[in-house]
Parts: sequence; structure tokens; C-alpha cells
Amino acid sequence: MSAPPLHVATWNVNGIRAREARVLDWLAAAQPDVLCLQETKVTDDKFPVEVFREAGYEIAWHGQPKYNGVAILSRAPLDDVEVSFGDAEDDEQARFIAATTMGVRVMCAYVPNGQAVDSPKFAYKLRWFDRLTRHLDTHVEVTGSALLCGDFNVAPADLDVHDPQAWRGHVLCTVEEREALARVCGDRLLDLVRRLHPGSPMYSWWDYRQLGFPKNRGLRIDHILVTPALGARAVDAGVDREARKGKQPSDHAPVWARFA
DNA sequence: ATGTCACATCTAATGTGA
Repeated sequence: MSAPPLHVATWNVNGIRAREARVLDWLAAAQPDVLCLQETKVTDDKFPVEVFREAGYEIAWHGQPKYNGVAILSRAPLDDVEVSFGDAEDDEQARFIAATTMGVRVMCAYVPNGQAVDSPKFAYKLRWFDRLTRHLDTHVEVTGSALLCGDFNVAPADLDVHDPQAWRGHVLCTVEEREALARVCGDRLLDLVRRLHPGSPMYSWWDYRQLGFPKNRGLRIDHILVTPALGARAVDAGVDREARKGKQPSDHAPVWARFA
């Protein structure tokens, strides 16, 4: 039994209610099978479920008041939905959701930003990475078909940063964060966009301030990490910069991948 | 010199997080 072709994307929308029309337009144009969302910023009772169902998608969602929030949309059924790591440190922050769809375990993460290296939020970010790694240790088989995507709030290397000199040592670019992300990957997950595009920056985020997007002052912090088995099926992957243009964009662009 | 945005709150200007 072979798995069907898969077109998957991940997008930090910075508020699903503010971005509802944009996401619907993008779904209609790009026609992905699966879309993972981060920063939905809405409680579960207020998530606009119906409009996405009418567009032909099943939805699993997990939110909280004001901040964070994640969701997975799929044209196929979503099975075995999980909304936490299920560990002893479980808290109220809605940053993880996973489901099985189209023969693939899809995990959607919104990694804490960390604010600044000397902030307690930075320690929380590193601890959260550690919990994610332990979760993957018990939930991901190297030989299986699994994918972890989302906003990791880490630019893995200098190539992923518009001005590495200016960003050196700052949150999103520290050695500690890069090492934590490397431990998440281990030998079970690979960074698909970088693997397929080894020489291009492929930024996925641009600051709203100081004309970040027009000046292309971006970072590559949104990633699609795949098991070797799924990676072997990869056809292409990229960033849809067009979706960052125009009126009232998110500060992130969708990152996508296609598998045969 | 935050050239910004979303969301919440004692619904208007401010705080928070990014």
C-alpha cells in the first residue's frame, strides 16, 4: 500500500480572525492538502471552523486566550489528535498539535519566541525545545513517515539571516537555540527546505517594522522537518513570498513542500 | 530614535507579546 502524493504547508498567521480571508484565498490558490497554522490567537470556542469546513478542510485546533494557538487543516480525515506533549511540565500554553492524515504523522509547533537571552522566557524556550525532543524520542520512528513543521523561532545558520553580524548572539540566532533545534532533528528529522535549496536564504519572516519586507531583511525561522523515509518522497519545497505582500499580511510567509 | 501589528480591556487609549 503506497501513500498518496502530499502537498503540505505551514504558516504563522498572527491571528486567524484577522487573517481569515487571506488564509481562505491562499487555500483556494495554492490548494494544499494539509495546512498547519501557528499563532491563531483565539480560544477554541471562537475558532472560525465553519468557513474552513466549507472550503473543504477538516480541522483540528488548540487555542487559549490572546496568545499562541495552533491548528491543522486537511482535506482528509485527521486521526489520533494530540494537543500536548503529555509530560509532567504540561502548561496552559497552546503551542503543539499533532494528527495523522494521508498516511503521515503531522506535528505542528509554535516554539516560544524567547524575547531576549537574559529573559526567563528564553529559559522557557530552551526547556520547551527539550520537552519537544523527549516527545519525539518516544513518538517518531526513523523509518516512519512523520513531519514536524511550524514556527521554530530559530534561524539555523548564518545563511538564514539577512544580517548575521547584527543578529549574532541575539535571540533566534544564538548557539544554544541552534543546538536545541539540532537535537530536535537528531538523525530522525531533516530540514527539507534547506536540503533542497542549499544555497538560497529562503526567508520566511520579515519584521513589520522599519520596512523589513520591502528591504528583504528577513529570517528563515519557519521549517518543515521530515523523517528520512518521507524526505525520500520529496519533490520540491519553498516559501510563498507573494503571501507576505499586500494589505494586512502576516509577518510570516507560508512554507510548503510536495511529496510524490 | 521601534517607519508595525493583533488582541485584550473598566470601549478608549494603553499594555503585552512578538
